[in-house]
Amino acid sequence: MCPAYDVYEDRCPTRLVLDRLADKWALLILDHLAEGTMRFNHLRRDIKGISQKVLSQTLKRLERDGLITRTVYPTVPVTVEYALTPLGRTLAQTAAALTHWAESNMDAILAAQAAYDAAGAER
Amino acid sequence: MCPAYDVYEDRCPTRLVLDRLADKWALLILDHLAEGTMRFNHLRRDIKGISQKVLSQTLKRLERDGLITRTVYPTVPVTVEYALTPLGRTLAQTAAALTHWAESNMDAILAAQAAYDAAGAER
DNA sequence: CCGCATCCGGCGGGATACTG
DNA sequence: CAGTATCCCGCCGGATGCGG
Repeated sequence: MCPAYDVYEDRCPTRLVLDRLADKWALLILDHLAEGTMRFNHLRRDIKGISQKVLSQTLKRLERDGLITRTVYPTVPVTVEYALTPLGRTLAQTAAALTHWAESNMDAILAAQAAYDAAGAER
Repeated sequence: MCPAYDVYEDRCPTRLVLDRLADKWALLILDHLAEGTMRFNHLRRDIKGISQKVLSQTLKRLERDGLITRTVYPTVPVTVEYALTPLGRTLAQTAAALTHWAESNMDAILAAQAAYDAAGAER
């Protein structure tokens, strides 16, 4: 049963992983944690536009997948730090490739969209 | 405005790109088209579990973004072929890194999930 | 063969308020 | 500070039927 995993197969576990990777927030979090350990509100501040609910959910999923660690320090008030695991660090590298691709090729995409929309408008 | 794009900024165009990239179907399509030009139903058959509606929508978005080309041959019945653009090919490479990462690290993730769930169950 | 139009059910995710 | 809990709404995506 799926000895060599294949993302093209339905029901293959890799599809579950793809769902995770294909979450823009997860990508941003992974990418940002590559810069170092961070606290909850630090992530919330840096990743503009994410809600605390979604941040919380996403962090929990990433922790479950063994991609990040969650460390609680019994201070008052509580301090919680998030960091990449070795496994998470390998993923963060390929995730970084995606975000950097987005930043690098933004102009080309915007141009393509403009051309496409212009062609479609005059019909 | 946004001279150097930054994915961490809300409202930055790169966020739109991230939304595209963070679509598991788009990733699979890009990755699959890397193998060569393909017809609609060929993609539909190979990418198990995708509906024709979603396939159609995703292809249209990818075309608008200038990542793939859509060529119609006026045969009867109509033949439509999809292929990567040069821009799309560069993205397909990084997309491939993601899918291959998923296939390679599947075992580690499944193990992490099992450990996490086991720890949470006994509470 | 390659789609588009329509209906519709589910859930992802925002806003808000409350704990430890 | 770092979350949980609820409500609620939009829209994603499945199913079906039709058209070039």
